[in-house]
Amino acid sequence: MDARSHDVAVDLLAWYDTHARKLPWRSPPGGRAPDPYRVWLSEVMLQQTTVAAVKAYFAEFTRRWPTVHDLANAPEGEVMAAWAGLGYYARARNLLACALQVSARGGAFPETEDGLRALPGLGAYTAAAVAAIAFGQRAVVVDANVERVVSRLFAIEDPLPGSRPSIRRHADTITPDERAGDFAQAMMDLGATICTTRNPRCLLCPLSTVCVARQTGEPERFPVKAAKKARPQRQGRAFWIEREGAVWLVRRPGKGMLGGMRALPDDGWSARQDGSGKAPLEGAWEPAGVVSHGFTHFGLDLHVATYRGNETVSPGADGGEWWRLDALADAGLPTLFAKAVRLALATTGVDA
DNA sequence: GATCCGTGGAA
DNA sequence: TTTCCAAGGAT
Repeated sequence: MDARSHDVAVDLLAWYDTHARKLPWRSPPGGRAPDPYRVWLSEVMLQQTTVAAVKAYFAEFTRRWPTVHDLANAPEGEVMAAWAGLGYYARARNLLACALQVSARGGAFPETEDGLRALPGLGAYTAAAVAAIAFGQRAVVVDANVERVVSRLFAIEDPLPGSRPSIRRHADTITPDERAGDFAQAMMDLGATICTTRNPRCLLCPLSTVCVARQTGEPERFPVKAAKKARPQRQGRAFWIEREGAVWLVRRPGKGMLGGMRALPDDGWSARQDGSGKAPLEGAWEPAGVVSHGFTHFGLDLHVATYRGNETVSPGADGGEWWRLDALADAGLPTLFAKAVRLALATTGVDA
């Protein structure tokens, strides 16, 4: 008996009935149908992001914007600032674009996978997840948890990402017609708590008797993954220009790295190349130190330079603004620049 | 299909 | 310390 001939869904759903995680965006067992707005918001926040990191953001977003109409009517700058620190900022831009589309059609999300897939920020995973969880549609929901669980259940030897089509076909064979949303969440709970990347807890797994990878004796070997490329290390500069209790902040271009977010001026560093080292104005710059930050595909050493003077300066770049130091917490800076700010503030420019 | 896009926690 | 990676999407 293995996963190819056993009704996996029955065992998994029975396990889920007693072991489901209690999460803020889930309706209580036997409770009302879930609110599609909250399901959608949580799924977008959870893209490549841990449950622990999402909780506070979900609470704040639903407090400030309880319905999709409230979110659609929010100023873009406020939404971007509220997203600051969560990462992958294109999600915030798409979130607002999606809210505007849904609000314009009366506030009701499409109920089909295809209809959801057409909305900004909803790819194959999120469209399937919302269709299943919010609307009870049968959909094959495949995220990183499901990839891991399925590749182990069937001991799929082909490496990711090439094995995705095969994993999806196998996932389809075990997806039930009923309780599609519970099944999807059960697979993800299993992956998050039992069938973990390292040290899977097979002794507690409801599917251990049918899992082919467990029978091989080395379940942790799955999913097989292709080798990764090395991350380059880049050098860049950020510039702290302070005057009369305020600092000069800019707004980054809408697309690309940290797109649309407030930031300190910099020297043009990117994933592709080091910065030019050129400052936005001539003057007596003082080094404040270096911030090391790891992005997905490159590392950055950000050298922070400070300029503090009372004479009039013209940082030049339009789109900037003087931002009160006592209100910096409200600027909505992404983590890289929040680190740089801490460094600059620590070197208060007190003359020796 | 490959690349780009954040962050923080775990081991 | 460094490496890996988590409820992926857009191009």
